[in-house]
Amino acid sequence: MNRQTKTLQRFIKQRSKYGLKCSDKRTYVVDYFIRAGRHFTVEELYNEIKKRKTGISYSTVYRALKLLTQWGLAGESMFGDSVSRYEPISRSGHHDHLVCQVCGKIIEFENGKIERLQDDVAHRYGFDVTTHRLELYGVCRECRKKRRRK
Amino acid sequence: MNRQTKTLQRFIKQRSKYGLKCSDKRTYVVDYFIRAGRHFTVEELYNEIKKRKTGISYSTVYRALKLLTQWGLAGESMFGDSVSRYEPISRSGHHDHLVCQVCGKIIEFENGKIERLQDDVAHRYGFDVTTHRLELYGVCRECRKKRRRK
DNA sequence: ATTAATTATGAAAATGAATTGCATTTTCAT
DNA sequence: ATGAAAATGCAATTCATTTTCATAATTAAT
Repeated sequence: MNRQTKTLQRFIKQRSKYGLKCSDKRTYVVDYFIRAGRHFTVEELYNEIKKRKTGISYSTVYRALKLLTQWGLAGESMFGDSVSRYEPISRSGHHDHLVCQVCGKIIEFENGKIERLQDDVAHRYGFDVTTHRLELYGVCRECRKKRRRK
Repeated sequence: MNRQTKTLQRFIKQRSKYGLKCSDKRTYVVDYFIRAGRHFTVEELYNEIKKRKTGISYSTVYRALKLLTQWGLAGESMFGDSVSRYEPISRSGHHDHLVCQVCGKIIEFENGKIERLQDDVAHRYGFDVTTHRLELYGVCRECRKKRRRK
């Protein structure tokens, strides 16, 4: 069973736990989002779905993503442009982001060493860290190549 | 000469470089902001200034902070609540933030080791890093103490 | 299958912060 | 003092997010 399916199952569990009903539309949105397994703004997801299935409104997409976020099945981040981006969370662990400033590509990574150093720093200042956010902005390999050609 | 004064001087230099005029009001805002040496939302700074000096509008405060940001004399960050916060930048180096989720206190720190590890990770993915953002969210010592008392 | 109770939906309106337009005022080099 | 350029205040806009509300769909119970 792959990651996506697991997340879908968790969604169904949460759903019954919270006593929600799940319409075809919400199911479609959640399914599409989780299977895609990447980042979306509400608008991006809405537009992609609109191409394939009509009659799903912006509100429905918005609400689906919000619900998933509340239930810990989606992560919400803002990469400096005041637009929220959502991603399905299939693994238990936290991860950080590499963002290409040219093409907008987003890569996830995890690094235990960095996390340990973060805790060290925090404790030095008397903080207990509950969560963190780390984003590295730069230019990806492909965009560097394209640039050189110009 | 302390840090604040240096930043003020840089402000004056930039100002003449860009051929701007500086009204009493903008001077007051910039001066207040730089001397305070901490984070403000536009609204917070506006409200603080309003107490001391009447007749300075929100727009003026907003534009002053924007200008400083453009000139590299202020840093702009959003700590997860979709409100921009500005801070005077007096040192050359980049720094990261510790944010207390209880009282909102913001502490700055720098850590070369973490930055080096970040570069390592980025290169592993073929990225050239131009900048980054690291925020640690948690509870500060004071807030932990207060909690225990309850 | 019908019903009743609850939840989901779409479209429009409301919100909230950031930003801009414009008429007026202030600055500053001359 | 003067005039060109910049700054100001206020209102109006923008833009993503969030909520409202009347209607439709879903689910559990009969």
